[in-house]
Amino acid sequence: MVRLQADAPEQYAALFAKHEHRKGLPDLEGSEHGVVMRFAPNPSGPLHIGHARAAALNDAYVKQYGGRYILRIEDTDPKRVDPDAYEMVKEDIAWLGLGITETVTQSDRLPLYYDLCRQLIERGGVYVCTCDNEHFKELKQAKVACPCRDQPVETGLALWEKMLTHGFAEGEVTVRVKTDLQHPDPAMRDFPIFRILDAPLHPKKADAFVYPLMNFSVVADDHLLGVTHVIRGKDHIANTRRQRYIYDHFGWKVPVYRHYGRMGIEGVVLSTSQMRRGIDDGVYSGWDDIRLGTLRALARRGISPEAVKNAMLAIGIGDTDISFSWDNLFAENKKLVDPVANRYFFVPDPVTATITGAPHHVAHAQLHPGDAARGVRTLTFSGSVLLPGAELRPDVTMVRLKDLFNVSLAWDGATPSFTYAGDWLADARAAKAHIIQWLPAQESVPCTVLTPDGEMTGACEPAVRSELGRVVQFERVGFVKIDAVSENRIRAYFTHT
RNA sequence: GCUGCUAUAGUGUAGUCCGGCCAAUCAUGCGGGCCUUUCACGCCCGCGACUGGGGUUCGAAUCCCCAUAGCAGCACCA
Repeated sequence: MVRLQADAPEQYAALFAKHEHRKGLPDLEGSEHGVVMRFAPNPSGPLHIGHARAAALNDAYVKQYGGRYILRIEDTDPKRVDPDAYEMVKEDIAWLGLGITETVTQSDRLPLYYDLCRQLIERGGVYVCTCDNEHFKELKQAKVACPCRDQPVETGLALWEKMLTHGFAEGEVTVRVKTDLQHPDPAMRDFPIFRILDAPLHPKKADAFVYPLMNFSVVADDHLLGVTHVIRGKDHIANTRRQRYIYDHFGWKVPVYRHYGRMGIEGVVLSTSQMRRGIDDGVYSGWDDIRLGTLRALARRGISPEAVKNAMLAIGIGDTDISFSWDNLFAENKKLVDPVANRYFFVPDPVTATITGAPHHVAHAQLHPGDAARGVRTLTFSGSVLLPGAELRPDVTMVRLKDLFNVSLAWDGATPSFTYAGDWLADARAAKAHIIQWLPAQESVPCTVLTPDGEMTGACEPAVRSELGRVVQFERVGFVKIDAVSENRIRAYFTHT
């Protein structure tokens, strides 16, 4: 091996390159001339952490290879459309910072789908099936063609025309793709691509009643929009197989597909219907309630969009089922937030302490320990302070108030008395005293820190009021997002430690 | 049940295609230490995995077979 290194350094290097940790996403075949990819949510509610994976992965590949990134709103099922969701999805995508280059909405494109369906009838690739649904299922299970399958093209076109002019009621007719009735997977056999829906009315297209099914509109749009690569969950593997039949009937080029595995997410509610019910019942405060897994809830908790994207990219496109790790997300977020978050004192469960023998003193505490240029907060000591109750236990005889001075504790039973014990940090170190946060008794604002499973009450520096909407670090507590500020109260959400 | 996919430390991930560098990568987590006027950040050390069983081979995380487990789909949803 040593000789190889000497005789053929390139070969030697190549051998070892293989074992370096590969960074970034795996290459996509056929990406030499750029890519066209899409993110295709269903507008049934706001985006959640599960959507973020597809959104971030596609986004990253478009950035890597160059090309177009299409946002396609898939609203072809009026039952699953929430009119408010169009706007929410738009907001969520803006928050995530995706490089979307164009947006299309499928309900605007129904005529396109109708036209392509007619072409497919003419090609003999599909047929208009008027069989009873249950009956068709039986035939399908038995691998037997239904009578409609052999209809002449003219009949198919006539029935299609009758569909479009509302000559059928809901449930009476469906357009089916000719696949392979002998296919071992019944899910592949002559699946439907159009149906009639009389109710509910589509919130954006009240006059529509012939709707394409997802397997058709997706193929039509992927082709029409020039989509080259599709990255989506493995729940679509069967759909990919089905969609191939449509591509074949048209003679179209099939995009490159990658299907990533299922991502289990614990600790938050993700089901749109469950979230909506909870909001309606008043269990949740809204779509951004921090117990939910929506992107807006993460934003409210102080998670940055970059952290979300980074966490998703680290997970990648593997087809293994995985469980999403909040720890990893928090770690990504901490990397981003630690350098920029200002530091403040928050005293949980405050106890008022009057310190005898202490001179008046003005403390200057750095806004950020790594960046002196940011300046300091000024805290004036004039006799009484608020201290964290948890630090005052009968075995504690000395504490150091951070950036101030040392205090010794004398215990009369369970009641402590506090005495000034000098300014020297070295004394506190020698006594192994905790260096704790404190607040001037006269200069503090009541503050509540909400966590997904409870709340901490206490007080914080008045200056925190100026940090509304930002993430700060409450020293010795953790990072929090300042959510609401009023004259006499501050509310914050706990982000992570 | 049928059809398919997958299986590396607590979690995520690299390596698997084209067997030897793998006594297995990186991150996170956890434990310990250093640094530090935060239980943060940074630095150092440590813990911890190739699902099981056969086979092929001089040699298997990597190839083959079987088993097991998990997941997906089997809608006039997306």
